[in-house]
Amino acid sequence: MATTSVVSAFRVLEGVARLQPVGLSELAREVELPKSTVQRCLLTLQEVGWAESSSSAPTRWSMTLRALSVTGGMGARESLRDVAVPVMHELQLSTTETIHLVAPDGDELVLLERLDTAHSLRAFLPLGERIPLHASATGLAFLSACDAGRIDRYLDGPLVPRTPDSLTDPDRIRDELAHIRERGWSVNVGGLSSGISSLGAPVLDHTGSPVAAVSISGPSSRIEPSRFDDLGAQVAQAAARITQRLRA
Amino acid sequence: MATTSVVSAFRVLEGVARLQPVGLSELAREVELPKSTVQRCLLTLQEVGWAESSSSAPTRWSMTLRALSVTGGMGARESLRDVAVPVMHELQLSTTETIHLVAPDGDELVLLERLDTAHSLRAFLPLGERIPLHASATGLAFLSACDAGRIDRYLDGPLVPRTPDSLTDPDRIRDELAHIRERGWSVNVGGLSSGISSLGAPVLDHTGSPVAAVSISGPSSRIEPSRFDDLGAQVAQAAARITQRLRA
DNA sequence: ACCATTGTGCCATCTGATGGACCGTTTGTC
DNA sequence: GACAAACGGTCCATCAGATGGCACAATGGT
Repeated sequence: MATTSVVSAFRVLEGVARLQPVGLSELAREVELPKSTVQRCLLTLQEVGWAESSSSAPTRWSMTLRALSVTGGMGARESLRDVAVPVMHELQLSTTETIHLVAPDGDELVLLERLDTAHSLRAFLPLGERIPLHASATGLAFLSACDAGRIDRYLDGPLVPRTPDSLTDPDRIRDELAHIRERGWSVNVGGLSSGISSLGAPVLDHTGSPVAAVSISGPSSRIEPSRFDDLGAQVAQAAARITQRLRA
Repeated sequence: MATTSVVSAFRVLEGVARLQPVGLSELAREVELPKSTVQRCLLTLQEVGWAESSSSAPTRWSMTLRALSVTGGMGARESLRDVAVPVMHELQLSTTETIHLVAPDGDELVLLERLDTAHSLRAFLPLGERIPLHASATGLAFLSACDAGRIDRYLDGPLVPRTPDSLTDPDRIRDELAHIRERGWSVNVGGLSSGISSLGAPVLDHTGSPVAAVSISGPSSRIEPSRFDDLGAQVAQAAARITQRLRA
């Protein structure tokens, strides 16, 4: 856990990403590094084209769009998206709700792709949003397809609630996972964002371990319990089709 | 242009992004750095959570999804997207074609948001794709709203064609830009991808300089010249509405 | 079994990162 | 208008850590 210059650089970069547009002092405070270090870091980041100070406000720093470009070239994940998007689109048309595609990164899920609904009342998450495994439909769906070891390890860690309705009791979650495995889809009512309900299902690779998850999300007023069976069956089917096409 | 460790780190990172999943030697050759340097770099990148070697193939390196997360928090650009998406959605519904939102990064445009069409025949670009200013409808639209100095500087540089139909002659481009300024929208037939036609219009900030561009894209067989006036007027109007809401 | 290519570890050398001190400027408070 | 507080930016002596050549190990193709 050495504190090399590269480590500092990424600390600074992630600080900028979080706080942009941000000034030197505030940033230095946030990432807990001396101002002079942060300053040199910013110049270096500018040199490599990852950060910039807008010409109108030369002391406020932002990220460039280069980060977006490197995510664009993600080989394996690209193919996942290419396969998933058409299926997601059909799901979007038949449900008219927001469809999400997420993939794991560490012990969280990251929002890879989102197809919005035409409704003005929307469940809106930015691409790249990080989503906990225990407080989302996609997370529970994903977790339900993991092997017991990984589940145990995850449920051993601290499970911070995102809303008052988030599941945080390991035993409750295990019960829920069993249900999900039986019927093939998960449901989460207001556990990630209050007032938003989602239904999810896992996408598997050729070995059977989960590589992604899909979900349908919308305001709880529209996504009523009476529609769960129908919508759940639809996500499960969509996820299964993505799984199937992934093997080709 | 010093060659600090941070510069190497980003060289390596971008190399990984481009070639992933990639081995050490190939990567070292690509980024033109000694193998030992590249390896230490990879370990550091792993430490900060930006690169990883898959457990199944521990010698092949890929990027994590962290890059996606930092793009998610893009403050100013987020608000641009928030404003643009609803307008884009209406445009999508009324044209049933693919809608793109791009923003400048350096001398290129980057695809920020995409709303797909229901058509199976689609113009598909991944988010984060880099688009040259002279060979796209969005690029020409953007360029048409730049000040003369910037246009001159850009047209002085090398204009590499993307397809045989790309515009590369500075004088032809200047003529085109004049047309675009008159009627308010640009058109590009097969200049970015063969068989794909697009119409674009610029989004301006409060000072009148361009900050983004919107476009309608689809197969040239559907986006026929006879529809240009209608579709062009629609993008222009959409861009104008985004411009307007951006001032609020 | 052989060779080509790849991944990994080591270490003497010296580059370049560090961070405290300092200065000029801006912001906002009385 | 004057003062204080916070800001962005620069400098430089010190030393941590980056460098890259080399040698060894592991892989896989023929």
